[in-house]
Amino acid sequence: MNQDRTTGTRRRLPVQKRSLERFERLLDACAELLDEVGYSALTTKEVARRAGVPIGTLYQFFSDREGLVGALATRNLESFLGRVTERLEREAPDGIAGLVEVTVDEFVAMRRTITGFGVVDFGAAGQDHTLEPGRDNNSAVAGRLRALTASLTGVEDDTELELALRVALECADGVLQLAFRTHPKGDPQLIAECKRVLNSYLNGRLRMASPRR
Amino acid sequence: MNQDRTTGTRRRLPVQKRSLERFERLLDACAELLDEVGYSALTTKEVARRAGVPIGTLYQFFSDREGLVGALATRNLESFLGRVTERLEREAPDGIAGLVEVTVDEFVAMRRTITGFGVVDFGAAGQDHTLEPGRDNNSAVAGRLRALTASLTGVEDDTELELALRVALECADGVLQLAFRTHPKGDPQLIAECKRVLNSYLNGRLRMASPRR
DNA sequence: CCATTAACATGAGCACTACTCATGTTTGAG
DNA sequence: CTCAAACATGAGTAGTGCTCATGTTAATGG
Repeated sequence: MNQDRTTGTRRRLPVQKRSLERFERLLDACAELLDEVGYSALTTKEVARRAGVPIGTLYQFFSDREGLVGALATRNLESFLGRVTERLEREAPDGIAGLVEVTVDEFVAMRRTITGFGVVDFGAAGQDHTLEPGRDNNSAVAGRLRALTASLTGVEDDTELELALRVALECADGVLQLAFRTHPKGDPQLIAECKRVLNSYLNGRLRMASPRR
Repeated sequence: MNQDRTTGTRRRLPVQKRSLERFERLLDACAELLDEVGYSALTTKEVARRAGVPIGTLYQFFSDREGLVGALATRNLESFLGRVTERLEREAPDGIAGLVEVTVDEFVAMRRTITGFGVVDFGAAGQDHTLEPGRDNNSAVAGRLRALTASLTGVEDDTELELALRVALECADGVLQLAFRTHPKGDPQLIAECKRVLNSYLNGRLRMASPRR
């Protein structure tokens, strides 16, 4: 797996207002097109056309097609983390069950409403490592969820917690992907099953506030 | 997700000996190249060149690039099911734990030894539905594992069992993918975690026929 | 044995892609 | 106003997936 290191990155950050608008419009067009034709049939020309932006400008912001999709994944991820963080802080559910409930429901809600979310998730097919160099995307999410989880459930905030969260995220990702493959709105049975997996694993894995071991 | 129905399928099955050899050589070359350059950089021309087969012949067997990779996934899946079935029948481990142990270990073993297995798994990135029309690949695996599981664990062989297996497979797939992303030979900690997830979920989900609970 | 037909093999060529880069346009400091 | 640095543009380039007319081999029947 020897990927070219210069691939899949951003190129220049938009600084002026007009540029930033274009940047955002490109991501919107990309998301829309992903929903319509899927990842493999996505063409940069069509994305640029829909965004009303010449093709050369697209390549000023994004190094290549993967970079474009990766930037969309990053935007999705930031949005997801923002929403989850906000809900958790406001509702402050206690215990693992509450945390699982909120996180899964928020994911499902985004999957239903955010264009292109189903295709790119937090990292497009075949590519990882788009968010933070050296970590795959789900691990980056796990890192961000760690502190949040620790404060809410009372478990110790250590590397074991992060391991458990990374594992949990992979499971959730897989099962929810299946849920939406089975049913356009997300098969409710599978969504429930997803929560069950997470609860049984995390409850057995993490010891609550009580001292370690 | 409006995929062209004629996409990603086989075209003509090789019937003569020479053709079958070429078919197999194409899959081998495909697997090799996948390991070297990854899915997105895989070119049909190079696959054909390595297999010593003209490009036109490749397209006699496979409808397109996806069909080629899909056929490789199918071969991997058949091989996996064969190996798991054989081991389960010979060793006849009892209980869920034994089943999980064998299945995960066999997957890990293949991931370490079979060329290209890490990239295509049982279904390449972005594409599903390559094995049986209307079912995604992991569901097809679940169907094949169902009877096997029922006879070994004594749980009832019904749709609930299949649901649980589909969910379990998605989780295993995700966590093991992570394990091999983290470590080239498969992070042992994550492999252990994978078994833990499956055990805790399946034990809570399935009621044994001979309950020692 | 040959004649006829169907199945298979081949690779130059076509349509289309991702991406570049020379040229034109805007911006802003002095 | 001057002048150069930063940004915008889209025709062009190299290379892809895939086709299909033409040639070759095998199967069948008498």
